[in-house]
Amino acid sequence: MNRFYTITELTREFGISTRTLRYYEDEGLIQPERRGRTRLYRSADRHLIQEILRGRRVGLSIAEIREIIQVYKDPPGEAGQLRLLMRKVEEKREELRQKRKDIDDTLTELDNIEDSCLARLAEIGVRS
Amino acid sequence: MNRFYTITELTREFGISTRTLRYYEDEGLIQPERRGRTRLYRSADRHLIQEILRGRRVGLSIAEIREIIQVYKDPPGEAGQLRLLMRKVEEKREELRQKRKDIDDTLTELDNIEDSCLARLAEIGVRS
DNA sequence: GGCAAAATTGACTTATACGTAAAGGTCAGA
DNA sequence: TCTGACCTTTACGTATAAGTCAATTTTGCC
Repeated sequence: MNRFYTITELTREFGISTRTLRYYEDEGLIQPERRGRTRLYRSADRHLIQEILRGRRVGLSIAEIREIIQVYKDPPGEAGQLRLLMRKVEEKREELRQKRKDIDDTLTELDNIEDSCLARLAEIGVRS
Repeated sequence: MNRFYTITELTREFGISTRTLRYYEDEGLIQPERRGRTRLYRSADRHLIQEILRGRRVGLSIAEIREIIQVYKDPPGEAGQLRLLMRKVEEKREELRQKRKDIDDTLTELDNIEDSCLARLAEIGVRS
């Protein structure tokens, strides 16, 4: 099960382009192995890509994602840096909590729109 | 309480720039009144701006926000259009639910990062 | 009425996250 | 050897959502 994935396999699986994966590599988010010039992705890379895409979906920038990855690869050893990091993490968390609330509110609004559509449809339906 | 807001009052309240509000106006999202050339915002405009900003925060594009506003201003009267709209709304809702899940997952991940930071800090604390 | 502060428009610039086109390398199978 | 399906790099292009700047009005206030 320790196989490789090619770039197109992954693009198909995730519905993204090769450009995107090469871009992530340029930006230092992933470092697939190479055979000659061809990129070979391990399942760890595949996993990381999933997390990167999730990060993008929740609105993290490439730079922010890079920071998070960096923490996993090489967590800061110095107390001050750790505390700075924790502050940043707490900030992001607050941001995401707010975003979740925004989403809930928007979902409610979309519910309302749907309701008024249904009402309108009923109105029209009665008449026609 | 039926007062006006100036553009800078609103930019200060919402932490955005005048350029942004004018941009939203150019894009047809808001239509503040004018006294001479000066824009005067009613509290309805202020409210709408809040919703626009929330839409932006959850990842709606200007075009999508415009569509939603349009629905409120002038809901489609034809059954086919209504059904199309409902399909779109349902799509957006599914997207937002997914996004909500992504956010929850990311929050969990940030929790983990924080935990490992704390662990690390404890380690260092013990040694120093 | 005069003047500084605030507001306007229009044009140009910018950041992010890729898209796209050109030009070609690699390898398996017929 | 040829074809087709991949893969590569380099470089410029693009959409979105504003930011910036300059040159004018306009307004509020004394």
